[in-house]
Amino acid sequence: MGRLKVVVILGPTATGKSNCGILLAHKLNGEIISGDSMLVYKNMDIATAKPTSAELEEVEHHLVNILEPNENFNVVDFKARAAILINEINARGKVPIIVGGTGLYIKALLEDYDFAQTQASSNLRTDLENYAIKEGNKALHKKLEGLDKEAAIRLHYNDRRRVIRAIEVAMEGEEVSQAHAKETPYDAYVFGLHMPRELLYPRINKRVDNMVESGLFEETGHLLKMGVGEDAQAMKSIGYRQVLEYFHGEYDKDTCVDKIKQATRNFAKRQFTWYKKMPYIHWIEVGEPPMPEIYVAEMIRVLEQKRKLR
RNA sequence: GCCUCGGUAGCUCAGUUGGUAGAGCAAGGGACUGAAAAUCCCUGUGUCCGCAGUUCGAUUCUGCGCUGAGGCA
Repeated sequence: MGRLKVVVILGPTATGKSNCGILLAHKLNGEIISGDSMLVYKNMDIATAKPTSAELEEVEHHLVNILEPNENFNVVDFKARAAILINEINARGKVPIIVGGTGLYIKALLEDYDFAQTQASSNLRTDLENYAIKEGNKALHKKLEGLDKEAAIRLHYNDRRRVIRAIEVAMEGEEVSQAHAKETPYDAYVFGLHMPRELLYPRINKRVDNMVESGLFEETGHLLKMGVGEDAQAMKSIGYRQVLEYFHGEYDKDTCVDKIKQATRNFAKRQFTWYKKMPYIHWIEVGEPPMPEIYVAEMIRVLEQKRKLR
């Protein structure tokens, strides 16, 4: 039995992944699985640069608009759902195309990360959070040291979030896993869209301006009116977070927009560091403006070549 | 025209009783196995505005010039 086929398009924000994905899906008779931690949320369209509803209908999209904004989503959910979808789409005789920029999600899927079984417990997490606020990060870290020495060595005491998860897992007698498959379980081909920073950063800035024009502030206000909590996971994402701070009067509108641009640039930088650890990426150089047709043509060429080699 | 106060890292500034300098922010690098657009860690050489003088030695003192802000005419 052959491995399941999957094509991946990843890359930092604002390089045009979505357009390439749709084009490639047409050429390959494919369906798109979003590999993006934020597109899963309904009504969060502008800040997440979600494809338009026309685009979403043009080609079958999965893992987009599947949750309410105040629901939670995580890597394990993603990995499980994506695995099922890959199966189903292959069974339909179509090609699953994963399109997204969330490094952890895609790496976890492709390299088959073996996550610990321990479920997230929000009660325990808030307890530990409060403990850290009261006693300090070092005290919390000490707690972990008593439970799982190795994890404590690996984690910096200020990385509260990871320390808490490690404690959570250790209390169930487990360890935070670092296991993954030596070889990807899929017949996968991974394309990366790369753009030099001199081009990417101005492009990001411009895109944020467009978001503001399209109603980023209004969208944020609307979400609040809908009853989405300010502490919702999704409200912590770039764009909403800064607009919320602006609503609170922490700075003026121009500063807010600058902060969104800056956060997005920093984000793109962090995305690159994920990709550096994925040596199997086939990089495609993107120019300004991006020309998806050309990139997709190259993808097709590469994929055909690969098929001949087999 | 005169007076005063400035001109130091991409920005805002500190500092050196004369021995070539350091914070915050920005920026860069990195980590990441159930929040990941999250979370966390590491990284500070720059004609100390220019020229000349004094000095063993000047970014620091003196003079001149350039330049910014304010004040007086």
